[in-house]
This record gives sequence, C-alpha cells and structure tokens, in this order.
Amino acid sequence: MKLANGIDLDNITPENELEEEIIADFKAGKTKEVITRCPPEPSGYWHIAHAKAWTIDFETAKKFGGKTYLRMDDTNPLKEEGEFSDSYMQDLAWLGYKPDKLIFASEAYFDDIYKIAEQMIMEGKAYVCELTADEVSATRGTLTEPGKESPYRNRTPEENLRLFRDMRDGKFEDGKATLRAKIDMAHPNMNMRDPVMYRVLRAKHYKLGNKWCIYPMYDFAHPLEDALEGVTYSLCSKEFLDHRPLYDWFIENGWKKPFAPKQREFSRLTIENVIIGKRYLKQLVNEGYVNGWDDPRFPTLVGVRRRGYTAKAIKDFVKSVGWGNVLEVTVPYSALEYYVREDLNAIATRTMVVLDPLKVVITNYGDETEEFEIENNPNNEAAGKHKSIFSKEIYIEKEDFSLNPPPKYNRLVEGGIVRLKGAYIIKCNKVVLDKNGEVDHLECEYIPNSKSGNDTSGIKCKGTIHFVSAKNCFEVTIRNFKNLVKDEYKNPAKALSEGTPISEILEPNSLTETTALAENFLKNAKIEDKFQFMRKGYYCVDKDSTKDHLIFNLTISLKDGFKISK
RNA sequence: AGGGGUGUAGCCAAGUGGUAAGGCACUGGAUUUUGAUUCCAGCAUUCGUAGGUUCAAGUCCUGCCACCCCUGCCA
Repeated sequence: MKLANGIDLDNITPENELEEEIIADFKAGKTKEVITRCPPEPSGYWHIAHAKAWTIDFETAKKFGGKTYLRMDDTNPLKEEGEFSDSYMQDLAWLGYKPDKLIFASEAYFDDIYKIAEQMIMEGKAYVCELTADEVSATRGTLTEPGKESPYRNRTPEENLRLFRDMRDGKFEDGKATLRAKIDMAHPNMNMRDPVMYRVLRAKHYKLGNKWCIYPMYDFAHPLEDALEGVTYSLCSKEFLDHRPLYDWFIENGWKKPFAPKQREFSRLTIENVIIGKRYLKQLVNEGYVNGWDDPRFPTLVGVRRRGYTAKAIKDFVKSVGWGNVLEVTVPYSALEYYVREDLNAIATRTMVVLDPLKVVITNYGDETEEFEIENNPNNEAAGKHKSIFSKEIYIEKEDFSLNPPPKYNRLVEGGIVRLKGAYIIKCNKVVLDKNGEVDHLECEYIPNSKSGNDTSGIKCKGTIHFVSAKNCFEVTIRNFKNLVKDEYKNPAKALSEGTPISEILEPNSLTETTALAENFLKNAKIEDKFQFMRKGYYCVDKDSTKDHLIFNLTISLKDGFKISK
C-alpha cells in the first residue's frame, strides 16, 4: 500500500508494536499521516534520556514520511523559563533533527483550551471546586479506598460557568479554587478521581506575562494540544500509562471530534553510574562540582557534545535500547561507550600525541629531519594521510619503556627493539638515570634500512609505539575525565533519594589536567574536531581553547587488550 | 475495593502454536606498523514458578511468586 507522500507501506518493517499499529491504522484508513510531537517543558537542559524520546518521536515520523513538531509544554509558569527554546533547537539540530514547526503551547492553545473547559462545564462534565489542596488530597481516597465526592460537585452548569469566569477574572486567590473534571471519585485509577483541570496561579508566565491567572494542568492540556495541532501519535514514557484513560477521556469529552490522537508509551532510559535527575544535576552545577551545564562529565546533550560524543553515537545507542517493555530500562555505561567508539573509530583522524613524555636520543642520527606519512584513518583510505617528522631527538610515552617489563610486554626495554609508528625500528642501548635514580632519557640507535614502507632490514618487531619529534611538536593541555559517579554507585538516583550525600557518591578528581606533546599537524585543529591519539584514545578540541593554546578533552580511551598477565 | 505494567543469559532484546535471532559485556583464537579496528569461535537443553490443553507451548488456559508505576492545584 502506497501512502500519499509516496512511502510504500509494504517496504516498511515494523520494529515495535507502535509501528505495527501505525501500519494497521493506515490500512484501516484511520491514519492519513504520522504526526508526532516533541514536548519539552522549557525548564532545563536536555540529557541522554531526552534524546531517546526525541529520537523515537522523529524517527517514527520519518519512517512514515510524517512530521514532528517541537512544542513547548509551558503550562506551569512557576517552573518555566524563556531561555530554552533556542538551546532545544540547537540540540535538535545537533542530533540531526529539524522540527516541522515550533509551537509554544501557551501562546498557541490557551484560548482554545479555555473554551473547551467552558464547553465541558456547560455539558456538566466539569465543576468549580473550592476545596483546598489539602482537602482535595484528603478526599481523594487511597490506593485501596474510594475517594469522597467534593461538596461542590453538583453545582449547576450556569453556576460553574460563572465561578470559572470568576477564576479567570482573578476573583479567587491562588489555591482557592480549581476546575475539576467530573469523572468518578471511586475509580480504581487515581487519575480518574475528578482530576484538576485548571488551577489559580498568579505568576508571570515567561511568554504571556500576566495575561492569565489560571493555568491548565498537563493531563487536561496535553491531549487537547495534541488534538488541536493534529498530532496522530503522542509518544511519552511509561510512567504515563496510567494517564492514558484520562487522556482518552479528555479527547472524548473535551475534543469530541472524530479525529483522535493516541498516546503510546515507551520505556524510560537510565544508565548505570549516571546522574540524570534535573534536580541533582542542578545541585552539581550550583555547588560547583562541575563547570556548568555543558561540563564534559555531564549527561546533558551539551555536555556529551563537548566531551566529544557524536550525535550518531547517541542516536545509535538510544535506538539499540529500543522501545522497551518496562517502565525504566537501565543499561551499563559500556553500552553507550560502545557506540561512541564505533563512530569515532570511523571518523576520527589519527594523530600522534605523547601524553607523558620520555626523551629519546637517536645517537646514530644526524641533525637533519625526515618526513614520513601517517594514515589519517587506516579504515578509510579516502581520509588521506598527513606528514610527520623524524629526527634525532624524539619523545615516547613513559609507559612504553620499562626497566622491569611484565610478561608479554611488547614495548621498549633495555637492549630491546621497538618500531616507531611510521618511522624506524630503534634499539635501546643505554638508559640514562637522573640523580634520583629515575629514568631521565634513553639513548637509542635507529636501524637505517627499517623505514616504514621500505623496510629491508628483515627485522621482526613485536611492538609498535607512537612518538613525536622534538622538532615537530608543541604543548597542549589534556583534560582527563573519569565518570562523575563512583563505580560502586550503579544507581546514584536511588542512593541520593535514600539520603546518601552527593559528595559521597562523586568520584574525587574526576577531572585532571595534564600537558602533552602533540605533533604539529594538530596545530590547526578547530573546536569540536575529533582525533584519535594513536594507542591512547579519542580526544576533541575543547571550546576553552585559544589560538595559541589548545585544550583537548578525553572523549574516551581506546580499548586496551593488554593485560599484565598473572 | 485497589488499579495498571513487566518477567527470555550479567545487561538490552527478538520471538504472535512447529523445537530459543541479534547486540553489549565476557572468554578463547586469527590478522594487524594503533595490545585499537577487523575476523572467527564460545557463551540459555530452556524462557519467574506450579499445573493444565495440544502430536507439538517462551507462545494458549489456570493458580501462585517477584519486581516496577499510581493517592501534585508538577510535567
């Protein structure tokens, strides 16, 4: 079956129940177009779990040639701020998504929602209740007992309409009245026990100022917003499953038109050892544990981006988790790291950077320099090559030389040989110690006919190490990150909610700065450029870098298969 | 007078009556001028549990058990 937009339904393989349902809806003529919405409350920065939701919203629509709207769900003036829509647009752009529309629910729909409320009042489906918040709570009943009906429940529609307009016109103080849906105080689903539709709230709305002193509740506003803008599938996380009957009730009793949006629910994503709750993230920022919302150790989208994670990695990761069966799926951090490495391996330019330098003097080499080439990406010939330099004085990684090598140590030892990546094989003839007995530098000889590419020496070398030439390197700052949360706190949210102090669950020294020697090739690296420092890890240029001084963030280390055998 | 959701390996997850996909992690081994990548192999005689129906059950039925969510004038 071919859709109006040219998509052939028969070519689509459904990957979850929703997609099966969408196909069935198309075939039954119930759906003409897939329209989803991405409905953030503009009150904080997005993190990886949001990326899962938005990926589902956008990818589902895209699969069927549909549309996705970005809709600010701004029905609570107490919590929302105006700053966020730009940052959300940027986050979405980074993820590679462009909403078909940007909507501010307050601006676009408050009038319509208000009218629907009046209409429901006249139909006897809503009433003005003057119980206080505490009284409402006390009469709601419990999980096992029915609630009590409000004494205001049976007012006439006319009286309710007059009172509701009084609410709107500011004749009630905050908290003195609500508009409630007349459903069933004995309903086994707590959400159906005459839920509040509107509350009186005098607060300056970031968008509408003081235009309103009553604000619709999420449960009432959301389904109507969906309906008003033609959203066909309204996707949210599973904690809203219990709200679905209410959603449908408002569609049936408030919206009343034949077109009905559907709410469907996916599982929420959490990652082991990651703090994701907005409240705690805010605390970390405010108390100075991190350097802002885009700290590279943060799970915010701006944070992981600054860390060097790619949008592709994030999307592949959240897609790998899938739609989900349970309310919340928890995956180990390594699951995310896999996708980060996978993408970086494909795109990162290979370079040589010595993080912890040890000087090596090539005693049988003159003062000249010599060029050689390094493949930018051995897995992708099209990435090309870049030139590097070999000379008499070079630096290697301290850990690539050992006076007391463990078993199966492939690197340089006293009297041993090693291949310098892209250049020559060298032999260590002499270890020069400083006055403290530490290794000061090495004196090596190079094997002249062993140059990479035309090695005629016939020497087999079991190890290859990276290096930089003293004549071809410059100092850069490296920011090394460890997970913010100690490894033993797999579920930091639980620990925190049980009263563990935030300082206790945090890894001390999760940020350290070091200086490294980078090959000159890196001199014109730009912010966010991603590199592999060969044999070490993936790094990207931090935004704190200046023209004269580059700062690299450790995105993620390479997997290290070398195990010091027991 | 509670309601709703979920149980398949350490983790995520396919599976829709025909004999347990795939991925992560892990373990071997091959290739490698990155101890990376890549490749190959191993990793559930069994699907929360006890019965039942059936030639055949992870799938259907019944009982039981476990875990998660719901008592905001938050979203």
